[in-house]
Amino acid sequence: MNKRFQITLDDIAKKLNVSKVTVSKALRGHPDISYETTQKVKAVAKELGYTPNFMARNLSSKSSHTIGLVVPKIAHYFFGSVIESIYEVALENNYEIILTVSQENAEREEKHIRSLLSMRVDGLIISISQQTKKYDIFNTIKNYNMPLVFMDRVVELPGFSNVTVDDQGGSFNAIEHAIKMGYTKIAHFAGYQEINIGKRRYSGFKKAMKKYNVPINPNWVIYGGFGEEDGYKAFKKLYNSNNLPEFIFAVTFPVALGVYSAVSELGLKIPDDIDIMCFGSSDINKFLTPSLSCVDQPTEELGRKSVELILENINSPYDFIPRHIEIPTSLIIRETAKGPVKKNQ
Amino acid sequence: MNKRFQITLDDIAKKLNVSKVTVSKALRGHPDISYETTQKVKAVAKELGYTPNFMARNLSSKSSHTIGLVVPKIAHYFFGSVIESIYEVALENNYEIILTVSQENAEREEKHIRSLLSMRVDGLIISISQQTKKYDIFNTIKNYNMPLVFMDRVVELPGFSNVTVDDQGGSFNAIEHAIKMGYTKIAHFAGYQEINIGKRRYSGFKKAMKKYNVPINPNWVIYGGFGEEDGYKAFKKLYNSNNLPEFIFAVTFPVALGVYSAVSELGLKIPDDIDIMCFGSSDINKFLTPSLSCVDQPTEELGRKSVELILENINSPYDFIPRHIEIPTSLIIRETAKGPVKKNQ
DNA sequence: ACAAATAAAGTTATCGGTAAAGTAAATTAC
DNA sequence: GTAATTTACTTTACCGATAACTTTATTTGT
Repeated sequence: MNKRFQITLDDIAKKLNVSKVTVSKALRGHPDISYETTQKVKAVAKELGYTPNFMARNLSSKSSHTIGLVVPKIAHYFFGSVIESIYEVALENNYEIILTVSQENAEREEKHIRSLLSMRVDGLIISISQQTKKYDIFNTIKNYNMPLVFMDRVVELPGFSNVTVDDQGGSFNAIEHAIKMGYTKIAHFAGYQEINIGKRRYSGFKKAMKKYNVPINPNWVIYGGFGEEDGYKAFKKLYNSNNLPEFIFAVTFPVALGVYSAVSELGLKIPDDIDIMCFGSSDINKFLTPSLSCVDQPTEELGRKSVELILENINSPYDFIPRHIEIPTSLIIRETAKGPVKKNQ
Repeated sequence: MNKRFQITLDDIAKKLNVSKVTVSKALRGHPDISYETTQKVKAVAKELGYTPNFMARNLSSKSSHTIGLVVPKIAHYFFGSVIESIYEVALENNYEIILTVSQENAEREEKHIRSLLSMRVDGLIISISQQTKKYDIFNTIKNYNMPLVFMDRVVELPGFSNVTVDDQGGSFNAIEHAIKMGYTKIAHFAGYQEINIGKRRYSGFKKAMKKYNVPINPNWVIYGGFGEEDGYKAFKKLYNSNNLPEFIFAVTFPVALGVYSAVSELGLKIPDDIDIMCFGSSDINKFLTPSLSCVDQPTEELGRKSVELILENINSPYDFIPRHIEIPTSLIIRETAKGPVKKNQ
């Protein structure tokens, strides 16, 4: 059903009475071909509206100049912005991105990875789903000697490159800040501990609590996912326990949003009744009331470093040693996390 | 540099002492091949971890089972959600999406389209950039007989399929609502009139104003882009003119956000000092204070219809007649646009 | 019992490019 | 002045699959 009109090297070749290899070389600016012939070929190519066949080119040249990207979500504050940055940097380097979306589903993730392998991308950038627990596919990738960089949500096994933000340090700083502001009843909505970001942010939390001798109340540490609904549910749970903390540290921005939802639904007020801070942000933050203090994740930088690292790996496929890049975070204090509110002031 | 370990049909064939065509057929479940052979082939393929070469397959089968997508932005309320829906529906139909981002830049848009053509995608879904004014490339696509569907931001020339929301009707309803609520001093932040969404939303605005005999003040119709900064600038301009309307109808959700920014910066209050409503929404809306009334755009539906239409076109390449699908909108009234506030009440 | 049909493969050609090797004429080398 | 190089191409082979055609053995039809 698909025999569409297609202009090939041969069409150009016939028109000029040269061989198709001459045309191929001319179009690529190969020194074998004389200036005049090159000009003629290019003119005819333009005239006929020639577009090279990506499949054919990559099949024969064995490299697709393409990077496969697997992320859990697109319509998402954090990922949307990282993806945009990855596209930007790829374009700068004349690479194409093939983006796939796992929708936080491990099976779908594996399907997409196989699909990308079959496309023979030059490398893969992967941010794993919430539910990914089996790592076989990643070992397969390694056996293929296919360059792979994990981004943000990584598989913590030796032998893989990854680019993350300083999850532990960022968390630590946030909690340290909260403590210094005078909070002692501190909760943590911690996400999934199977995923590095959950684990490491929690560990930063613990470290700070320990350092400042603030006891951790296990009822105030609530596990779950990284999404809005998870924050919503967690706060409801906390509220129903009739023992509210003063301060919540949310593992992600969406989780904090869920808290905002629940809090307003329950007729409470931030920061008067409950204060909050989170890891990560979004440009919608400035529209929140009150605006949310957070650990800033440089998404642009995450995207850039991921692409740079994968390109490095692609360009030295045999002697590349897996590397770990950790991007520092910074605290941004806005209208929350400014210290306990003195009521009836 | 790239001779990576690759398992091909031949590897499987040699191991079983059959021809590679037998293997190819077996893997595709072709009736030519006996049940036992098929099982054996599949077992060996699995054992060796065979992944078909997408390039080779598509080069020889002449169809890539791939749809090219060109959008202006990713990290964007509206597009993020439409893209997600497109990925979803494509997956249901066993198609791959190749997503490219123009960043509202017409040149980049054309570059991406050429790139997708060279990949020989089976069809294209395009949402044009704010700046796209030359339509040559689209005619080229038409000449190639390449299926093309414009989505939301369309090229208004005959002969192209597109999927839009009912921009004019939605606008009309919004303004009608505002008028019925008692507003008479109504402004419109109208976006670019070169792009259909700007033009048609403006025309719905005009139609409603005319029908209800509300005069249009030309100083209150402000043109510009579709982004946050455009709304911000427009409101600043309005404010500086010392003649504020009561009500603003913003052409997009980001434009309305820009107004929120400017309003709060100027120490004013919505809806007391200025009321507002917009075309389009986002799930962050519920976090705005006050939450913003809007013309709802069913993004999921937009994505779904776009994919369905392009698949229809792909499946009947010669007798497909370009079609226009218009998706109805609905008003969602939240905390704005509830009528003029009586001050000192 | 023998031609026709069917089952289960195998062969060859092709998709549209690129890489590698080959060739004829012109130029340079010494 | 002849061998060695260079220039500007052409020819052949190949990338890894699928399509179309061919072959061989077996089954079916009458």
